[in-house]
Amino acid sequence: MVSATESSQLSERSLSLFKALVEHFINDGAPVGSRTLSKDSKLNLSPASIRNVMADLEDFGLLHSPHTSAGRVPTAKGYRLFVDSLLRVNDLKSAEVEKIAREMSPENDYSSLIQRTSSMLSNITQLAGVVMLPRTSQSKLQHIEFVSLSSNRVLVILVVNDREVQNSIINTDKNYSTPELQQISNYLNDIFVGKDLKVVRASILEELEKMKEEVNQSMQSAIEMAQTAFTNNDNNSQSDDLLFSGQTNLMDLAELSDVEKLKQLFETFNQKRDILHLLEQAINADGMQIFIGEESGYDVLDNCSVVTSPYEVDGEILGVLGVIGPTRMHYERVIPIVDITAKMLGIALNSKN
Amino acid sequence: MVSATESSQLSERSLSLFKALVEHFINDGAPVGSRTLSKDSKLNLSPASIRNVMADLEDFGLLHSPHTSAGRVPTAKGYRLFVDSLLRVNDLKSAEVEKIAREMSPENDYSSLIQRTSSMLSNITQLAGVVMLPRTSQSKLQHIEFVSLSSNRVLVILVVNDREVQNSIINTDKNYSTPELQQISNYLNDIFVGKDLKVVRASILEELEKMKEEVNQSMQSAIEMAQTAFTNNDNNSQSDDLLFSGQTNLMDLAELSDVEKLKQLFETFNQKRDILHLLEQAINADGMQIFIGEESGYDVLDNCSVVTSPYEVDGEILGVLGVIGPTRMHYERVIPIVDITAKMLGIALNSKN
DNA sequence: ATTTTGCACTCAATACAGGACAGTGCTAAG
DNA sequence: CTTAGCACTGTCCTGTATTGAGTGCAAAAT
Repeated sequence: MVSATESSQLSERSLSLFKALVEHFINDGAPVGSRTLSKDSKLNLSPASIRNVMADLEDFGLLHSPHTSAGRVPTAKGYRLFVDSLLRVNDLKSAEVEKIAREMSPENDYSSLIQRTSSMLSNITQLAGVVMLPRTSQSKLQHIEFVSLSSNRVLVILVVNDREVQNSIINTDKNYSTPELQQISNYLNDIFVGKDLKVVRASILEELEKMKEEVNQSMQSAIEMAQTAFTNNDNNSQSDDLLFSGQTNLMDLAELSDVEKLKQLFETFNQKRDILHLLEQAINADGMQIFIGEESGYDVLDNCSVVTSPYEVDGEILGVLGVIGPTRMHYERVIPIVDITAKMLGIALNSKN
Repeated sequence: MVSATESSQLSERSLSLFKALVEHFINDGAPVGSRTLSKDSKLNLSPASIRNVMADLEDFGLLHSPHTSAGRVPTAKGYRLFVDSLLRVNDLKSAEVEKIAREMSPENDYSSLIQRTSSMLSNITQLAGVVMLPRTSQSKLQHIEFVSLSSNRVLVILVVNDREVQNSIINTDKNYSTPELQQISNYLNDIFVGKDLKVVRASILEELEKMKEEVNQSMQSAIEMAQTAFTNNDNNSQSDDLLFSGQTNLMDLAELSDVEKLKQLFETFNQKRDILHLLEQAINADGMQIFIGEESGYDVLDNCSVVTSPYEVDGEILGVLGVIGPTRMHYERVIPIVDITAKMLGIALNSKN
């Protein structure tokens, strides 16, 4: 653990000075020098002593000077130490907790709850919010239904996990009537309901083999349709499982004033891929997870931090949510917000069962 | 018509000079002065004569000087004249047409076709693309279906216009069994299928009245459920009927280098409302429509132009698509692209019937 | 032994002056 | 009607000086 090493090597005084410096920088965004720090920190020290301490801290890699005469700025490692061992998290005011609770009132529409959660996160933190929808790895099929559209097109509706609905339209070789489709879906429901989608996909192939022997025409086409339906569906479910909001909040941050950087960041959001990977890391490390600056491993997030927390129902982790902002963010506020939001989302989702 | 007035008042020479100036500015983005124009325009004129003409053009409100010694820049009115009467639209190279056609191959999934269209527009123009989904004003109900979820929750599936699928989950007072729901949906399908959603909503109220007299329990709950389903659904359909892509392309345009402006623009995109209004204007004025800068009436679009075209199937207008970019855009290229894309989208949608 | 003071030094930011440059408007000549 | 000439204006760039914040180090003070 970084913090253990550092905090044992550094004196009490150095640490509290460091803490004061980080807090100062988070507030002002300007590199902070020895004089300013001497003035308003409680520890009564002259600028010179502070300079000495700061030099030590810089040797430890916790601070960094943009240039010779510019004061110091925390490094990613510095923020890490700060967040892990120095930060005292504020309790949220009950007014704020209520505000969050109000936004997260249980709602029938699954995706609009997620949507609201994300935009609430960004509103309350004035940063960018993100919610990752549950990966559909463990998904129990609850219902399958076919609806006949015009000219050989059939609408397939899959209900999964009691919440998610997936639609897709498939082309068929013949024009099925409504009763035929009814029959087919009854048949499929009988076999597959309650099973995991993966299992279903596997079984379909087996069934197809069996069918070649029996010559039950309608059952055969049922299986064939199921196959198209389930393979078709793969593409769909992967794409929009990440919900951002409040990206524009990041636009007037001084550290992202460079338009080129900003563009790259927004493109990263749009592609979703990188952020998705990051959040997947967070889903395994149960509990809150904070990625600071370069730690994330993605260049675009150089001077951004990502604060995440998984949300769960009945002890089962469904997804991850979080906030993306500058490394220089008010962690003591953001952390409890993300934390409580994750819990509330869990509750809101739970109350639907 | 502006163009009629202007072009009759202005000499042939003034016009072609003006045209040269606009083209020059569109290419370079820098205010263009008399000397540069004298060099590379075909008309052999000295800088001095050109200055005279430019002074006239400025009096007409077609040009504007950022400051005394900075050359001229077209005004919105200037662009209008240019686009309406001076511009000769390039035919697209057949390679490009093919590229578009390839992207727009008919596809089963309605919304992913729209998605692809939008991102194709932004890719090919290197600007922002937008597609407005059909307003659901004329929507014929094709099928209604209920699926029982756990604990008094029922999934309602509406199929509308042979394409759109709308899901919503409603809470019910009692726990319906699958056969009950089957019966209810059969009943509702019998009455309502083929009717317009508006009509359906109206009829529901009537039916409710009738029901008070008869005491058929299951039919009564059918109607009640239908009512919840249809009113619930209103909110849903309105929200995501606008699909942007490639917004980040706008970030490195010189005219939007101001981060504050950029932020406002992106917020306008996110809210969707203003852009929606704009596109609704475009849907009525059949054929292509171009909003230049301040003409749009929205401040954020000050130095942006929006090039739109409605797309239609069987002569019926389904929606509008377009491109958003700087007023200084290559109209001669963008216009035919938007035009042909709208036609292709119409075709792609049509081929599904 | 630690803290402070004093001092020389560095670098960024700011302000200012001068000149090059691009362009204009006007007048007078072609 | 067009062009050449000319005085004028504003921007931008460049170099220079100044200021100010901050540093590091050595010597004095506690």
